[in-house]
Amino acid sequence: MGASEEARSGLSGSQSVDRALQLLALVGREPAGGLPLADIVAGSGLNKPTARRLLLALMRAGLIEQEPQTRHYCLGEEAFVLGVLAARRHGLLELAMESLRRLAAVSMDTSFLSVRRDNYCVCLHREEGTYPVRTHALQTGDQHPLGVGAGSLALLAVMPDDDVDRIMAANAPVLTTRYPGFAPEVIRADLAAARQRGFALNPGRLVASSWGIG
Amino acid sequence: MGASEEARSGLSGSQSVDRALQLLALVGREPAGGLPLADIVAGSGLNKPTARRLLLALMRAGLIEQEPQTRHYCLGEEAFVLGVLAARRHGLLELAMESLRRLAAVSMDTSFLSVRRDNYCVCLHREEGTYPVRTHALQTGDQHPLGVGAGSLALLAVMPDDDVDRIMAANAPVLTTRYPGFAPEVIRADLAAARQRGFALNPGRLVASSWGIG
DNA sequence: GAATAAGGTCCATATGGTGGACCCTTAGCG
DNA sequence: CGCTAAGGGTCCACCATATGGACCTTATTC
Repeated sequence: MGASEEARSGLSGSQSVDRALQLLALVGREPAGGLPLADIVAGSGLNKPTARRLLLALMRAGLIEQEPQTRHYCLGEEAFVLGVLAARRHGLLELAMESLRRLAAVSMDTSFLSVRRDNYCVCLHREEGTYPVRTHALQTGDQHPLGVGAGSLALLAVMPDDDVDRIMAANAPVLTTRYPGFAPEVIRADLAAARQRGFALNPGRLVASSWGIG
Repeated sequence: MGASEEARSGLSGSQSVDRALQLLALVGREPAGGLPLADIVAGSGLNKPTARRLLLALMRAGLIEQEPQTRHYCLGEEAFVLGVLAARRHGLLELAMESLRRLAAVSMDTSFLSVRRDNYCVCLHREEGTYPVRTHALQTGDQHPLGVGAGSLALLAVMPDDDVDRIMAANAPVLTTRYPGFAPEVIRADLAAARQRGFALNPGRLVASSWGIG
């Protein structure tokens, strides 16, 4: 396999499924607009026919849909239903909801529930505060690399050092490309500060992180 | 392929992915307890090593998790997250929520939001009513074949006849096996009645079906 | 209307997936 | 306490399946 520059340590045993699910995650990351085929090809490292075939399989299952107009690929209805089904087990949303609401009420500011997902931090829910000014735009479903944003930083802060190193290394390219203000050193400094203080602070805005499990 | 008794019309082009997603759906159907490997093997028609390999792939992606104690397979955290992400597009829950709440308030009874999923009907949400007696136990995530239950019946009623025929045929085995009270003829009669009346009624309980999209 | 680019498809090849047979671990029983 | 049974997990030779280069088709640009 000439095109694969990744030196996989242990072979998976079912490459195509892994790839398909990788595509699913890729599409999931993207905001609601959906992703054109070319971007998917670029983002996944696969080539066109392969990506397309896998996408077709995902579409057959309803996990992904293709916008007829733009031909963009986006998450399908089945993904939503599956999430609801999974929510029974992983009902952390319901669990965390209450403390989140309290938090929003006390602080009068908007509070967020975020979880780690791979090397990223996903906002699962936002509870609006009563304070009249609500500018910062972390919407439900938005994702940033771990360490970018206070909640995200807090998640990073409670992780073992080697994990932190691994994640930082993995995110380095993305950070330099899309988050010019968040050089690795900056995040490391923030991280140290957060650990010392016991909570994460982001100059410009404060976000309380509620880590449901912990 | 000797074991496959299903005469697939058009070949998919990516069998293994299809199978994996079939497994995902299978596990998703099941209530929170999870499914042992044997049941998955039986329910999918695959054989053990194949099923296991696909499950491993799904677990690698976090869509499925394996209960360490019981070794049962169940939906993973990633499935939940994916659902939240998909909710942005398919925010029918939010849309329908309001009318659902109104409905619950007016009727004082519990209202349900259900959607069709393949040949089944999934309850996505239940809005509790104020009426003191709340016995019937349709929980969020519960599934019944289309036609079983009022909401489910309503969904069936608005579908074209040939679709109805196809679904009834597909569900026939399950109906006879697990829903002795719901013979195909019974459902057909209920269906006719529902269409004539314009709404679906289930002797014993009344459930309003809110079909977000329609 | 030609040129460009993006989406989509075909098909020979060999890689990755398949499933029969086997082993290991845990639960039930004489 | 050792034996049997049942279920979960793994191995490996075979070949069916996924792969990706090349090609075609449809929208968009100038």
